[in-house]
Amino acid sequence: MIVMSDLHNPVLDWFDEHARELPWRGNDASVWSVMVSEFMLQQTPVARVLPVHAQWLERWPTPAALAAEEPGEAVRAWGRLGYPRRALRLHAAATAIVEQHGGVVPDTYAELLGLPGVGDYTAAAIASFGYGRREVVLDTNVRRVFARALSGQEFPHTSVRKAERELATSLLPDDPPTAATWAVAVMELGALVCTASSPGCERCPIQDSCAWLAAGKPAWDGPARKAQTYAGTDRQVRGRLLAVLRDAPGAVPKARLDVVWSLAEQRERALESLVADGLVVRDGALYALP
DNA sequence: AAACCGTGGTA
DNA sequence: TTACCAAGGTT
Repeated sequence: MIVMSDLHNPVLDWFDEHARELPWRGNDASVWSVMVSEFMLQQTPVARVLPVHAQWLERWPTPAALAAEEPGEAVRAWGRLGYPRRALRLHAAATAIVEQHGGVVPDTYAELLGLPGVGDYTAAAIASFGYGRREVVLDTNVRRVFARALSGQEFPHTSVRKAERELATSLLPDDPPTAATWAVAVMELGALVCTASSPGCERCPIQDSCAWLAAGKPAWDGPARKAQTYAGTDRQVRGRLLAVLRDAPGAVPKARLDVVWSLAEQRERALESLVADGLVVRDGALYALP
């Protein structure tokens, strides 16, 4: 591709100089460490993941170690990272790895995709970052970099379109190790420079070939990105209920859950949804983590 | 396909 | 203070 000489070397050189040193990167990091980080980083910033990731890897250094625990311990150790179903799914994925993959994190996209909580992005990320495979890694950072540099748009579409995936595929270097570095490099560029708001174009390694910058950084004219409300939602109630159970050593009487939210109907609905999700178990009038 | 699923930092 | 948003996945 023509664009390769314009984009690849500047991005790879920039990454070589500016990449963050993160615990799940580098030679001493296990694939399991990569996998745990990918689950935690789904919609949660790096800064908040760092301490919890360290605790998890110390406590559960292998999939088998986590699988041997009660799932509720994973939920408890998840702390306040948010979206606690990820903890449950990571525990389920560890169990599947033990039962179906001999305790070793699978090394192919297809097998990874079959694990609970692993979608397209996470499967590609583990295969690429963990095993150096050649995969198209499309996360929000990569998509934003490509949208700006190549399409001249401030933001990508809500969903990944066929043309977008084909474009990303065409940019992937042939050599697997180089492709893996390219994937993490573009992602890092999006995370540190080509950010959603206030991008640092003046320090961007590909500013000279960025379509969006060349066009004068036109404002996003696509559909408004929905502002997710939180206050007063079931999610907030679920969060409060689960916080009580996380902070309790064992089962708690329902009365202790009733005090977290005054609207009984919504409170009951939220509690039932937690039970339905497997995040909470009921034993008579007592509630606990699974 | 769109809604739902937590939490906390930042402008 | 509100709004945005941060390495998505599931239904």
